[in-house]
Amino acid sequence: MKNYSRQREAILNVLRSTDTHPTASRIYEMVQQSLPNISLGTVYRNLSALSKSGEILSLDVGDGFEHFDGDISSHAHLHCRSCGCITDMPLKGELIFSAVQEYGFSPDTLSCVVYGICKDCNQN
Amino acid sequence: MKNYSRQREAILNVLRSTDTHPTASRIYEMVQQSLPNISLGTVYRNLSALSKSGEILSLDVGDGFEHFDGDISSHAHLHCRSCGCITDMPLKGELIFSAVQEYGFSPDTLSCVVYGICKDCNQN
DNA sequence: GTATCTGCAAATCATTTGCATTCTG
DNA sequence: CAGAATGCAAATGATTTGCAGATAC
Repeated sequence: MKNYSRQREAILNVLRSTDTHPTASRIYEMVQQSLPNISLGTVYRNLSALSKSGEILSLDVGDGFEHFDGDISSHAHLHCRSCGCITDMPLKGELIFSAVQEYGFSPDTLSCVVYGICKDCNQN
Repeated sequence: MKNYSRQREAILNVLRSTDTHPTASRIYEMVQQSLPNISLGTVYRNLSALSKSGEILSLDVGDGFEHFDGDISSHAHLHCRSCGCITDMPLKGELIFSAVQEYGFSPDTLSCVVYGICKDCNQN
């Protein structure tokens, strides 16, 4: 909470004030509003560090981009094949975690992505 | 089942006779044993077509490689952070699917990846 | 002053694609 | 022969990295 550079702080703020699961370059654009001189490389480096330390989540939905999530609570992601949006849904991981342990596997994170068509796209 | 090229057939065979969730280049190596002149581009093209038509599954565990799975039945994947292996675990998707529908979301596929340490790595 | 982080630009590398050729029917 | 698929090699593009200068303590 203290040793953070201005840049890392700004990236965290952006991620914690949205639920849109932005990509690195989207985050870059957003952070540029407060830090116009930040570089894309710095964004990548900090996202990687934050993800490794568990402060944010990295999410791969198979669209060729890595997405990031400031919400580390247990939830599933609904990825719309039509508009590409990613929305959250609460999900109790305990059930899956306990099943996993019967395989001798020690779980630490769960990433659950449901593919389909979102509410908005269904109505059009 | 009939209009398949020799190459596509070989790729399908490789995928259906393993549970190791290989990457494109690993599949390339394996298929070369029966078709030494196959090219990597062809492997990618066929994997993409087979995945689009639903005959195989594409799996992203966030290690920078796309993995492929010849088993399209409902199951979760356990990805070991230590050795990188990916093992299967049966998973009933119905529960998650019905929860998803309450969000107005029409699901078609579920991809559940559990990250952690596998049995073998735990013992070393 | 040392260790860490940054901006910049070049490098990396999995994946995609253009094109001439080969296969299939 | 036409249409589809292939092999090859070059292109693409998200992500990573080297390095010299800035920043923090």
